[in-house]
Amino acid sequence: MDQNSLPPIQTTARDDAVLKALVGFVRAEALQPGERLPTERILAERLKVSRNTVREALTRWEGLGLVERRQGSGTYLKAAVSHDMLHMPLTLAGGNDFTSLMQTMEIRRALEAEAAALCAERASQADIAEIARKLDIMEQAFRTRDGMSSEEDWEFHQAIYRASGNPLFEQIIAAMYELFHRFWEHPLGVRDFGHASFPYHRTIYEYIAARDPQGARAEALKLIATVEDDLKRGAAKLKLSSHT
Amino acid sequence: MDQNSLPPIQTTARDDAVLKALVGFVRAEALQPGERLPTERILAERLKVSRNTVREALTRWEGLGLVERRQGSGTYLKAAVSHDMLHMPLTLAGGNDFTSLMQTMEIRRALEAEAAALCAERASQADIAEIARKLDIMEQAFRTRDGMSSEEDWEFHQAIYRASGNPLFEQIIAAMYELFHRFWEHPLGVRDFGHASFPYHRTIYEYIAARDPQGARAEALKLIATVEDDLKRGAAKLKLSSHT
DNA sequence: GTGGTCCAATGGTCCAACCAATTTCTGCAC
DNA sequence: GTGCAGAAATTGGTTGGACCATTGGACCAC
Repeated sequence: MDQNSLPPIQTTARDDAVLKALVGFVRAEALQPGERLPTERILAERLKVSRNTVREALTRWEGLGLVERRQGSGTYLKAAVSHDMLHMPLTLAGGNDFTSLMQTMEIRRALEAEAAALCAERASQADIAEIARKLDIMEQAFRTRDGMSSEEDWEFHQAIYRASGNPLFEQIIAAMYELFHRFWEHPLGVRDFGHASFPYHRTIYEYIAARDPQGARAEALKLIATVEDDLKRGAAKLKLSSHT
Repeated sequence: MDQNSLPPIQTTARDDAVLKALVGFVRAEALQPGERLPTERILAERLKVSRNTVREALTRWEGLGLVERRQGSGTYLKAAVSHDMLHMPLTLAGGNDFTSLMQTMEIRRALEAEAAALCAERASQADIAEIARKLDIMEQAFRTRDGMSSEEDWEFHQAIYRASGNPLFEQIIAAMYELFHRFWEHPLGVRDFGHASFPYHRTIYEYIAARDPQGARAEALKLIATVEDDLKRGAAKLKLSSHT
């Protein structure tokens, strides 16, 4: 039913038509985020267009954060898609200096607090169990690797965003997370980064499990505050060392 | 952090490299928005990459609204580019259904609360005076036009975002505001929309003037809550009327 | 099991054309 | 010279085919 709904549109806007057809396919197959969609070669054959056209279309979606491509593996859905989506690409100038990093942290503080509160209101028992699982993994990684647990830390937060029932939280924060990483790829010696925020992960979880939105919001604010403090200390140290 | 101690090796990042080179070109030539940049064929030749790769890179920029392509004419710069830009593509599922509207409102709730709190911390006396001025204008418009003060209302909020010292708040919320308007231009019979939120504008201002971040945050949350309630009532009414 | 090697699948890149829209130039009529 | 229609060049859009790099599973020796 999916491929047959491909009309003989032959004019321009080929790749746009490809995306429309893909939306139909995702809907028909009820694909969930994380699942793999057909290979580029299959799509090209089924839609009767060149593989390059398929690639251009997928490049658009990739740029919008809707899919993720993994060479040798496939193309995976990253978010829910529908026929009436609104794309709002925000491009903000300046990104590598400390000021803009702090500005993004303030945005994250706002979203993190609200996501935690919504999560406390709405999370299902399964959601809470999943968060608890991520928390355990993170705490174990923290102990065995002496504080190096950023990957597990991130997954814990993602679980909260997902349980908030609002996919926008994960989308927005994920975009900022990328910037965050870009900034921190330069070594700069804040080795104990994240140590201070560690205990708040469990307290946030406890407030969520206790269905206390206000408490969860307050704990999330405290957590981000510790991260911001770490960043400020790191920046100060960096400035100091660069003076020598 | 942990990943940074590992080799973030990346053998293939061609199109990304193309974009970097393009940023350098735009900088070197001091290209302004509206000007045309080199042909795809020329770029491919100069950068020693395939034209396909150039196209993928340009497709990315086009998706981000940085560039506009006109077949037969050329590719034109649409916005200023710099080497450190933060791309935050947001895609909001559906604009016409109630669910996605509520999701954007939750994002706004998060940002509004944080902006109010930051504003209470940082606003200068001039900022506060400006907010007070917008508040007066809004209240007067509200009284003389019997609640139709959405434009003045919006300007009041914008003044707060600006005084927060973080331009991201205004940019993000402004983008959402545009979507909001585009899809809700149909009045949908919530005529007294915004009535309930009216008194909170002054209380928010008072907390800001009193330098009370917590209070300002709480009042902002209340304000958005009333707006959400209005929306829910409106949606319920709409659903009811569509049943007849 | 463990650790390799091999191999098929898949995204990434390249090439050399051709198509379609646009712009520019040419040449003729006046 | 002017004006304008049509040809020609330019430029983004599409095609098909080829090869490379990475991934992940199958298979095998130990």
